[in-house]
Amino acid sequence: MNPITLKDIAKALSLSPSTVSRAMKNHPAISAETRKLVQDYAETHKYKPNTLALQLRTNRNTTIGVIVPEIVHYFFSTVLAGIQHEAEKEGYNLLFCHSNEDYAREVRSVETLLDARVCGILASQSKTTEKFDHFQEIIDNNVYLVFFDRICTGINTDKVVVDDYAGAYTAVEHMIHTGCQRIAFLGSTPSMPIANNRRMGYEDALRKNKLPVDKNLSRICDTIELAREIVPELLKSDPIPDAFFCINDEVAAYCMQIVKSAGYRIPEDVSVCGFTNSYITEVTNPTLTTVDQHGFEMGKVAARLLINRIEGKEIKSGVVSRLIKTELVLKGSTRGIIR
Amino acid sequence: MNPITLKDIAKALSLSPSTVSRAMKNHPAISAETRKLVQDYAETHKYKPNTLALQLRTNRNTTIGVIVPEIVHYFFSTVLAGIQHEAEKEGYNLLFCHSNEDYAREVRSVETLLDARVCGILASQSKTTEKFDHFQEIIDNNVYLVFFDRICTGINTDKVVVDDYAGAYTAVEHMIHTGCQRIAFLGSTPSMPIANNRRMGYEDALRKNKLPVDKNLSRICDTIELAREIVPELLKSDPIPDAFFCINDEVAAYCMQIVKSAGYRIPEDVSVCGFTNSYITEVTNPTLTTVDQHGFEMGKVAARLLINRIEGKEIKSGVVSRLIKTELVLKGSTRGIIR
DNA sequence: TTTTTTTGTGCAAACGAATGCACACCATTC
DNA sequence: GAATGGTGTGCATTCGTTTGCACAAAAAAA
Repeated sequence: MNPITLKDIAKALSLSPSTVSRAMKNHPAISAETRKLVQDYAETHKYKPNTLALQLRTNRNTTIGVIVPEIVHYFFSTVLAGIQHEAEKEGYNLLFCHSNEDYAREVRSVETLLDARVCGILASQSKTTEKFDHFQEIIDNNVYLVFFDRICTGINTDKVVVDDYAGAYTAVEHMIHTGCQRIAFLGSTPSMPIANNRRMGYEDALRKNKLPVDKNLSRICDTIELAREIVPELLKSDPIPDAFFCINDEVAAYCMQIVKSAGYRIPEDVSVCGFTNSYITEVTNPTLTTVDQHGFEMGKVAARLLINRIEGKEIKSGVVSRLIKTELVLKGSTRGIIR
Repeated sequence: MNPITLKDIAKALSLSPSTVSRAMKNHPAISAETRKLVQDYAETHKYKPNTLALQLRTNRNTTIGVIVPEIVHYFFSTVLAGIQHEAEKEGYNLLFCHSNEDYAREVRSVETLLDARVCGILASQSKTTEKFDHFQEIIDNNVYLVFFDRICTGINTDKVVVDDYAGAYTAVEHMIHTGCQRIAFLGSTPSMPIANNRRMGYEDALRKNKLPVDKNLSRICDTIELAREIVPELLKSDPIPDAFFCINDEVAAYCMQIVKSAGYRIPEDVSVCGFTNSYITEVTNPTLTTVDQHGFEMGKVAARLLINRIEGKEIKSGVVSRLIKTELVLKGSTRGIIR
């Protein structure tokens, strides 16, 4: 009924558990004869070492906790795939938690992971999180913590982020070079560093190219619902914006729909640029120019960094920050270069 | 340094570990005085029971394993969210594995989960799986197994599936009622029950409405790459298909792009219907009529069923099958009802 | 033959927590 | 003053595995 143990093997072969244990691990002190006997028996009876007992004894385990704020989400699911890829390669398991952008669930997720005695945690903060005690508790429990993408500014620990500033700067500059003059920014809450960095990239690109920074064109608009409200409003201004730089592909795609149904042509009248490079960008009409965030790469790098910490291979004692390069992917919603 | 244990508390208060253990659990044999002493000490020193030790002793744990074939995928990530929701509610943790549509990785995932001694497994099969020994091994190890969506026909165990047949039937009948006569089916490998059931729904809808079942119109076309090849080919037939019923929203969206660039109008000349109801359906032009699979609901039901098995609340001894209702969601890529 | 070395195996403790049983102490009762 | 009962605590074992140490038996050296 229950899985077979070392003791069971020992009893069956009239040996001691210690001998069996050593035989299984090819310990040199065990005779070849005994070794074969034990290993054959283990094989035929499908012996599986009990990981729990092992972990208890060695006080080390190979489970990494992951907290994502959102899972039905192209970027985060891509990051998760990258984490899984790297973790599996290195023999680590993944305990998965989903905060659903909810502070209370994020706190509970941390408790869950600490209770499960994970050896490290990869986390991306929820939008509603404003207190950080739960993250501090991870560190107080001597569990390694690496933030990815939505880092927590209140906690000083390793992190992996996308180069949001450069991504935004490059995208906005591209739109300027193709003749756009009034570029709107549909952003997100400034408390999130990713949103703030993109806004700064956007503004700096305008300034560098001697265009005015109009605060009216810079809005918090990170959901479809907000887009339905804000985009038509911006289209009422005179002159209308000739470009929209959006915080994600979904908002950009909705924005395109609204702009088109208001009678403007894309990209001739209005350019639109998204952020992420998700599936969506290929099925809009026209296809959507976007900034690729390389989520899979980010997941791999974050997992790599955490595992290096766990295994003592990352010797740098201070905080390590890794930057993932972005890439402007030109598609049909922005114009070609104008010379 | 290391987390505090019962023994540590016992030593600090000059008590025995057993007394501390009982005091923590409000055992009646412990005096109120001692109880308070112990609990206060535990509180201030942030004592956390070691789950591993507990699991080892009781031989029960609360971790459920999940195997998904694909994670950067609207439907599966939605199911995962549903599973997570239900599991968290019931105090279970999720060990996450990703087979990436690869048989070898699926086998390894099963090994990983069995090694981790999970109390149950929720799995959806990879496209490339043709042997089922690894799934049988789960059952042989007395671990509960529930399949969801991509069930494994070779293994007789609990399952939760979408009503693919009815979903397809309803969608195809809708297209017929709105005047379509030559409806193409862009399906998937017939070894997958979900694909086969949809094909049967498609064919039965045609027959019921006295339309011919033309094998040339029924193709395996479940990726964007295949769509690029097969859709133009179908558009060369004479007369061209006046509708496409597609295995998923991505293929449907690509199909629309190709049909439009061939000069046909949607839905006036050609109707298109997808399957899933993902974000994509809202950003295509026109929006995409689709069949909602209710992934979140499926995840909840699957987790619920597994947990009931684990906790002995599902008393039915045979195989339990749950069917998730589908729902036709009419958007812009199919015509209105013609009377 | 005796001593030393080698070789193979077993004992016991440890990881952290839970629990049946024994036992010490005090208070009550006859 | 002895028997009884109740109350609070500790001992020892259990889960499955690993590992330092002791020890027995056989082989080699003296």
